[in-house]
Amino acid sequence: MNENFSHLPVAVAVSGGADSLHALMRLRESGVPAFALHGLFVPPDLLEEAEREGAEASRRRLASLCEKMDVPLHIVDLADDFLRAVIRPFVQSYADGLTPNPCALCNARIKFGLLLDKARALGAGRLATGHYARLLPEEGGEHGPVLLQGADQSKDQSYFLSLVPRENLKAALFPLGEAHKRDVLETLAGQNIVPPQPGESQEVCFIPGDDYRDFLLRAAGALGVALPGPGPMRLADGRRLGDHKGLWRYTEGQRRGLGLGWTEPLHVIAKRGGDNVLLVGPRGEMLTGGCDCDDVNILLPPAFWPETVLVKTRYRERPKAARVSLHAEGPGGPVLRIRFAEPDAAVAPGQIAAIYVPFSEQENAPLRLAAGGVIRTVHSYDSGL
RNA sequence: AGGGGUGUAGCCAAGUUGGUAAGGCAACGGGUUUUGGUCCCGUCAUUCGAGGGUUCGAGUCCUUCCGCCCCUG
Repeated sequence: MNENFSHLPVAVAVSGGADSLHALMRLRESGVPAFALHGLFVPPDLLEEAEREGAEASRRRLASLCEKMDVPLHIVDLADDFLRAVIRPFVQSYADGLTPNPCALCNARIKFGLLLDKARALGAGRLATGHYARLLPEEGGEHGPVLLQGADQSKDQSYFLSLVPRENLKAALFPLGEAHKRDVLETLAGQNIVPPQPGESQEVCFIPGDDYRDFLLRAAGALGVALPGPGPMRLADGRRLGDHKGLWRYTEGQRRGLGLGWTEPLHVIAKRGGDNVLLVGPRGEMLTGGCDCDDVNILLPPAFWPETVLVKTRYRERPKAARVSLHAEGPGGPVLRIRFAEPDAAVAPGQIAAIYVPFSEQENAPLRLAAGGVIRTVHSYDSGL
């Protein structure tokens, strides 16, 4: 089928932040017919009074800004869907002892899911966002869309897009793919535009106060999710060093907040839901050899993967060498098995593993996103898997 | 009971021939950051188990008491 959307206008998802605003400006400058699309994601009753007012105020500023730019603005209410598809799984994951990545889920289910549907319903052919990632224009040919890291390596956000299905990615547009953060700020300043949400970077969008533990406490109550209670903190040899305040308050690799005075820094090694034990230990004990992922999203068929690929198991890290294999097992569909070339610290179940392959044979070729998945189990360093 | 050891901030710990309290952990504050975590920077003992003494000056010497630990009985 012909995937040429060029005759249709582009919907630009605007959050109110600097990046999405800049994406909108870029599209306008290039002459592409575009309109702004703002999704209401956070259910108002999960916000404090002040937060609610703040959100409304920045929405009004966004509206007047769009008016000034002569861009139509559509506001769509996706709060119920966002609650079901992002917030609830987020809370439930923590309750289950995992460390979820809500942004990756939101991109896959909401932004390039329901919001894309809305955009299409409003007549758009594509949905643009302010992500720092590059999507090659030829629409991928037989191997699907080609999603590359953003040109600004330090801002690259392809990791967060790794769960977006390829079909949906075909309708995406990333105007900031070649941009650097510096350009964005300079352009906005040059045009005298102050983003409605000027804070350079926000945390999880539905946690304005940025204290996710506090949010979990409130949201779990509202959603009827039970958070596990206190239990012992133990070293690998079984020694009990103290008590934790509920496994959901911790994550693999975490150091601060344990309150354990020791001869060296102690980190969370694992959260053991079975006996409610928080396993802690020195730095070296965090090392893992790989992981298994499910909810696998394939962007480039495995047949085209080189023997050694590059993997990110967290947003801010250099992709690391690994061998990857796909197994058709598991109740949740195929399982992606990853074996790191070098041991890696603090890989957390619930987080996203993104698989990259070099886009070309060239020395400094940009990396192409090949697949993404949710980390389910972590292999010990010497497991041999 | 006898012998040995030890007692420095919440934890570990350095403190030279007495000269005016290193460092690590934790905590707290800040920075980096479109998830968690990591990481970086800053702050944190008028006081060295307690009392007395020697000295210009003692965590460092003397003394008494107290608390732990180990060995022998």
